[in-house]
Amino acid sequence: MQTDAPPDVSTPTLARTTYDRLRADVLSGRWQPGRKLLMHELREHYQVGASPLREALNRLASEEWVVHSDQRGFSVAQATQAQLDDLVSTRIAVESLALAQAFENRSPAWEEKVVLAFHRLSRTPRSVGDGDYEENPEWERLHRAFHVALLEGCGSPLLLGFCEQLYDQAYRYRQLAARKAYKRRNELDEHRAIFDAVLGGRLEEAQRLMAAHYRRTAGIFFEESRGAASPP
Amino acid sequence: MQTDAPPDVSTPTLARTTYDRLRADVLSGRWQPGRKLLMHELREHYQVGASPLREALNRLASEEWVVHSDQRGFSVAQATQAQLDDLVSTRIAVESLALAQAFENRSPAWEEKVVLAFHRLSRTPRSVGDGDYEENPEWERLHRAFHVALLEGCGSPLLLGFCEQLYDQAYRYRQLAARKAYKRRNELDEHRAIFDAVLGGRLEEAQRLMAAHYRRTAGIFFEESRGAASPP
DNA sequence: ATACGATGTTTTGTCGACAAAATTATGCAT
DNA sequence: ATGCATAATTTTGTCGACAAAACATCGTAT
Repeated sequence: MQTDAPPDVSTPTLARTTYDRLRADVLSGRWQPGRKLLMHELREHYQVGASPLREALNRLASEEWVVHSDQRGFSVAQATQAQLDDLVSTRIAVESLALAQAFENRSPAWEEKVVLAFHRLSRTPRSVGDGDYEENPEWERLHRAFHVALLEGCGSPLLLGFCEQLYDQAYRYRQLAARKAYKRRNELDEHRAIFDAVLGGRLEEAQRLMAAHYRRTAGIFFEESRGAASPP
Repeated sequence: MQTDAPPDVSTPTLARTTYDRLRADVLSGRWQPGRKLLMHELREHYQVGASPLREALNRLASEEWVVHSDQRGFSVAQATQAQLDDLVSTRIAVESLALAQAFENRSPAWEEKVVLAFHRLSRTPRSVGDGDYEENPEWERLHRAFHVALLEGCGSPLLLGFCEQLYDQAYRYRQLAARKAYKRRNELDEHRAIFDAVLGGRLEEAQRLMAAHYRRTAGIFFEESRGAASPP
């Protein structure tokens, strides 16, 4: 692992910040699936020229967050039930694989990362307010970090990259459903159960719990998405 | 499956064609790993303005064919032995998974696609010339199609997408090694063996053969890459 | 000689303007 | 009214120019 030279963190390029903001807005559902993304609209909203926007959109397009049609511009990728079904089962299959490899490569360093990630997650509230659900960015960060920590033990950057792609896609569906899902489940207990199984070295149980964890999220989206599909 | 309306195939946008060409040149090793990509150099080479180039490069960057550093431009992604090792083992794991799912979903339609893809591949010469090796684009196309046909039976667009990413990365390493690899192996026999195992319904044998197929390619690259790593 | 800082050159990132394509609106014939 | 060709408008894609940052060069002081 080689540490990068500090490349002037003070001046992130406009294209990069626009990419980050646009990506966050697509993942959080601020730009709805299927919605057309007009250039002048985006330029106005993000207060930025056409060139950085185009670069950002092209990156998002190749990551399939937005879809691009020649001479016809960009629009937000659709979110269909079929895609979600595929996402859930692929995620279960691929992450089970990664977890199995992590078990094979089991090391104290990995276990300690997992312990730490779980500890931090468990001390952070799911929602920021007391009343209705309001996303807590810190929780989101730590939640992602926990799942990544579990899987990074697999030792394969490529496989881990796939898992992260899958996580981010799932995150989007979670955001699109959101709201109603809050308070219906006790996510901390689910995470603790997975955590215990992993630390206890019980692979199959951990895989089973993870699968259930993912399927539950999908079920919630399913309830919400009655007629939410956008027409062509 | 819905057929797209014909969206003016006559006028592919400049950004797209530049993307295609640049991608092909990176995958084929025409732009060497680690090489810095100067804008004016590329502009001159591809006879195109800065904007389409930038869009193409951004797409390639998010697909990790090139790497981008803010204010410091683009360069071709490195190709290291460690990455290749990861690639091979991940590919074996993920494609074994996909193949297993394809066996579960086994259908006559899938089998027919596989038969057809193998037939076409078997009738096409590996090299175009008679003497030294010279890439045959048709063979490359059909070779990719054969591998995709095997795996698309898994029924998961996401998983198949991962497999294609892995295939394309492997293709790049193959191109970087190339030349010497020709005539040393009889690839048609390897493909036929896999084909027979798949059609015969012998999953584990098919997986084993695929794994060997991939490992052999990696071994060849290894031989070639003595001291080929580019310094920072 | 070597390290450091100032100066000049190259390279990148961004903007605004223009041309080509697509989309919408309009008018005309049936 | 309805369908179709045509015109007006919007929207996208591309280019050239400019400013800022990184990089190379040279001179100076220790």
